[in-house]
Amino acid sequence: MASNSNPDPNSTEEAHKSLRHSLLGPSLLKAGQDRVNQQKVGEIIYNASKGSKFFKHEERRDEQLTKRIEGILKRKKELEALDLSVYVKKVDEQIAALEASRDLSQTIVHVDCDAFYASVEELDRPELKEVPMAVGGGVLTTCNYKAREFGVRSGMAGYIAKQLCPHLIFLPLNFEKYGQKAEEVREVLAKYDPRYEAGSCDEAFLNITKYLEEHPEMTPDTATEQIRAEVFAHAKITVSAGIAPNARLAKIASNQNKPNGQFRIQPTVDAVRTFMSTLPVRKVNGVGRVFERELQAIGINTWGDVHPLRHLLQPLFSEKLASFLLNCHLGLGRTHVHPVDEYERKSIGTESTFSDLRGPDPLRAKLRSTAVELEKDLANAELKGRTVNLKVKLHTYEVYTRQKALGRAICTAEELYNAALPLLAGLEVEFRPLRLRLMGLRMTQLVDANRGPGRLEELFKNAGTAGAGKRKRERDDEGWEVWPEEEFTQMKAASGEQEEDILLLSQHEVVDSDEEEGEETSAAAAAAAEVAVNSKNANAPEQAPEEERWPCPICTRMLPAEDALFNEHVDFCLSRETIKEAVKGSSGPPDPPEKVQQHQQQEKRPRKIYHIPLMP
DNA sequence: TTAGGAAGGACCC
DNA sequence: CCCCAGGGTCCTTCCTAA
Repeated sequence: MASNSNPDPNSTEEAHKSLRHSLLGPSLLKAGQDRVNQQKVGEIIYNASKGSKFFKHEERRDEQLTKRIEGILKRKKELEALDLSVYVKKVDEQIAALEASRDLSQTIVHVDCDAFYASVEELDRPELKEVPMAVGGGVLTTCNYKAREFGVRSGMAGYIAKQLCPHLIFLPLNFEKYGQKAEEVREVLAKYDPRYEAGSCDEAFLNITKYLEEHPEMTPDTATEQIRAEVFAHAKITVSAGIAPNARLAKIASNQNKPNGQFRIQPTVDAVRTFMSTLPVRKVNGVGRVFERELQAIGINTWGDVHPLRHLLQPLFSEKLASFLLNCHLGLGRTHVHPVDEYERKSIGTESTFSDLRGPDPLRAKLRSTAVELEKDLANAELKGRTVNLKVKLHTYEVYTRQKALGRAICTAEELYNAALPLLAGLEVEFRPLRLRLMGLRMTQLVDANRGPGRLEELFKNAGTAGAGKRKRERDDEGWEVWPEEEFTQMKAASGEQEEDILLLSQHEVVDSDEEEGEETSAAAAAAAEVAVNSKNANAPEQAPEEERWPCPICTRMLPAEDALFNEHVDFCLSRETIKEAVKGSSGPPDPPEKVQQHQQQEKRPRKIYHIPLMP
């Protein structure tokens, strides 16, 4: 929208530019790899992906984003016409407070393995070091530096990589191997900080403050060099590291000198803020493709650019986001690290991609196999879940999820399948011929499999208390001092640092894109009902002898006082809840009359415009 | 009003 | 074999039951 404001002569050109940029991926900024003829690479990638369904989908998303950005710009314009001095003042106070909370006393190190998977493979087959090589199939998980010279990068489609680098060698993933190697690396890290925080197997945070105290002869730099050297000696793996007064900065720093190097950000306000002032926004962890574009649109390219616009952050984005931006601008971040197993897992699931799948039977077969997979994972983790989540990706790459709270924790493939089937059935009706390229199942509301509420009484007892499942992983295998959870949170509270760390962005204020096509979701519930009935003998309890009886908490019907049967019925009722509107009476089998319109009537009502809260 | 369910996304590795 | 994964976390918005 710069020069010519014509309808759409060159607009496609414009659009493709940003798209091309996004296709090029984060590598050009995130990773330190430059010096590649990015023009050429971009061209190749663009041409290679052009016309594919994936590309089409990306285009649609890109258009949406563009629209959203227009909205943001409009609001910005409106805001600038107002007198926002109060805001400036308020934000400045906020900044002062943040600044006052700054803690530069800790020395945090972020250790990051270089092209981890590829490096591990090279250990087994040294000859691979000399040639471009990548790990992964359809999508590259990672690739060695030789391959990167061709513009190949992790996260790239395999066939595109092949075009960039015809001789590229592909290796299959071998997680066993990587896991072992990661363990070797960690053995070294633990010596410097027993409470190191392992990220995803190829990276970790260490707080070496204590270590430095105990080794006065060492500096942060020499200590880190020693860590890296020792890792290399022990695991034959080269790592990069970042040293900084907080985790966020350390993470950024470790990327600064990527292949086998390290970088330190001095623990002074000056050094930190100077560093941030020229740092591209995308370099920070929570800023991805989308947010980067939004920020750039309003004139924020580096973190230094935030300051002049600081008063617009709040009204333009959400509160959380505004706070996040300020924190980054100031170069603040968390100053503690702790073992990941003091962490509660929130969900567990599995998904898989396949070629165009359609038809009731194939889809059900896939659902079944997915359920079987998930059952294994659940068993492995000794977990049950109380909410099923079905995820589906159409052949057009559009993703939809349907979830259902069950009110009871389940874990067997059979249960999973039965719980998810109605969801699938609903989708089948929503999208006439349902054509999928991906299906996934995920459980949330996890509880410990060993003492999950299997009985109804507990169910209702727990219903109120959120997050009833309080199982903690007690892997004492490490043997390190295990801090009680409370103590930990107390400390956190006491230290007064706000934990807005891994803040993730999302569509802050969708300004509304009116491109929905009202689908006829009509028969969905009907089908779901049908399935629910057919799926099992869930409607049996009716004809039971009349001895002791319990009332169903859902439909109030009296039921035989027999655990299995009773639970089964309640399950049925719970699942029926969603479609209860389809059922006229509360008695009798659900014969689907006319269906719920719930989804239809929620139209597009006028969205509330931003509002500026009145300042006192 | 509020809490929690549901759906959609952004982002990370 | 698919010619752009899979495992997770967290944030937002909408909606409804209590």
